[in-house]
Amino acid sequence: MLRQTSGSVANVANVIPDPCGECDVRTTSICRAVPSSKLSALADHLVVKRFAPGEAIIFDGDDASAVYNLTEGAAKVFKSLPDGRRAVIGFLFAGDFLGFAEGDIYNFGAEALGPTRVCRFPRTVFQDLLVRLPELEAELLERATHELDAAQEHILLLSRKTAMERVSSLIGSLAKRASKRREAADIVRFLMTRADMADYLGLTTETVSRVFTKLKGERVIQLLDPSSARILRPERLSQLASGDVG
Amino acid sequence: MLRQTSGSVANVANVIPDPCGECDVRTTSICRAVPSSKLSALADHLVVKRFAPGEAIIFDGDDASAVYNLTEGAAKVFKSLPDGRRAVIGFLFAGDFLGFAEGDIYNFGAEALGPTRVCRFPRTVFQDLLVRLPELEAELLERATHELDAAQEHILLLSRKTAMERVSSLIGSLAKRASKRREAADIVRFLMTRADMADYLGLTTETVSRVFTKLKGERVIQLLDPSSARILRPERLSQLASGDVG
DNA sequence: GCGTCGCATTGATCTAAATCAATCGATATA
DNA sequence: TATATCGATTGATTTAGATCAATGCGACGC
Repeated sequence: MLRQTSGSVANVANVIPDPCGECDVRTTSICRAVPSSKLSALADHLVVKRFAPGEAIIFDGDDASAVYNLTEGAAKVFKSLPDGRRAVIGFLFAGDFLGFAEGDIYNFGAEALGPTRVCRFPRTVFQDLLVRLPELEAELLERATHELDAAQEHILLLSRKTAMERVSSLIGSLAKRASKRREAADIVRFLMTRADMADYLGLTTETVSRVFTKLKGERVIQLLDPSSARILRPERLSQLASGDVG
Repeated sequence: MLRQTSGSVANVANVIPDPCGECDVRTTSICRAVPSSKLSALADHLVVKRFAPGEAIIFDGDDASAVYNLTEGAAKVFKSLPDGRRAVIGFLFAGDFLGFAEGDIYNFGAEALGPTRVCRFPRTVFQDLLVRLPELEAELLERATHELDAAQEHILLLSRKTAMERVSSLIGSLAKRASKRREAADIVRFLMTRADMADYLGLTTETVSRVFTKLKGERVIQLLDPSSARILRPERLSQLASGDVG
């Protein structure tokens, strides 16, 4: 059982007593690997940061001096070519970890999609923690493996799927992740623009839009407004996503 | 300093004494993280396996019951859609690790490109080892991060690069990896077919072939035979790979 | 030496998605 | 209340790369 300190202790400016004890993603983020008795090792070094929609969390090329835990909101991770062409590598939601980096410089950027909150840890502190908490290192390896798996699925999508299959795959995977976060299973909220989707899918905004219209016409989804949809026929959607059947 | 046992000890059938002590990839594979004094923990459980060109190392859908260390040769890792469309996720060479898997079933396949040798470890043994050898777990996390980085670069390639940029990127990255393995820096040996390249690049064999012809015509590379090339203008090749300049 | 089989290359044609170009809302601004 | 602005949608046209179709070229078996 966690101590119930917050609210009972004097509110020193900017210092939240026991910030992890009441955290929404305590049991879904990497922090679940840290035993309650050692939570203070994390809490002592974290800084809570908030980002407005469109604000950069990580600049491509910056020193990889921190790692992040997304506690609220959503973000996109992306890479660019010299001339500005852009690929969205992935979308992050509450509970997701951000900051796997090879070398000491980020070679990707990250940007908040809506109002977003993160816990920020200095990388040095985090590295020390990994050594002291083997459970945390195992958790991180598991997350890296999960991300690798997602990246491989993304590669298959980009390499061989049609526009219809790509868009269906994205809608399906957003719905799946939303339901894991215990949000309504049949309604998908798109926190990203059509341009973000296009950059994730290797398409243009126009093509994404046309596929949405097609899916709407075939009564697979119902567009409530441009940024949310109801999934009317989930089985059909997943068929379309994998290229099964016609 | 390693004990020099091999050759001095009687050759019991199929049992190689101290197989790690004289291993070619001892210092470049994950095994570099295992101190010499603890090498036997690995050696006691490994099985050396050889694969002929085209032979499957891992079948998609199989129980993820082992992990592999590629000690000789090369392999491709791939994923498929129900109708047979295929994406090559990556190519592996001597020193590379194979077996990151989420869940207990492989959702990718792996196949030898040429005569190939691997060390095979039961996953259960490997997991135990990770707990007992934190250096090994750290090494594995580093490799996972490296693979993640490569996968993200691959996503950028598939999402936004032209055919010319894709092929140039592949040739450049194969050359870079070859030179890391201390092979000739300006000659690239293609151990994979044009079809494998196409599946890696999200193109067709015809398009790959046409781009090779174009690169040849522009004197960027010289094709010695279909499966090896000399890089004549490395700077130009890397410009072409990133879409810089015209 | 001679067919055959599996790549690789080259050419002709087609097409899915890109590009170019309005138009349409919804939200914000004066 | 008019008026930019930004994202989404829809339409017309173009194009990079796919598809379809030979042909070339070793390596291998007989």
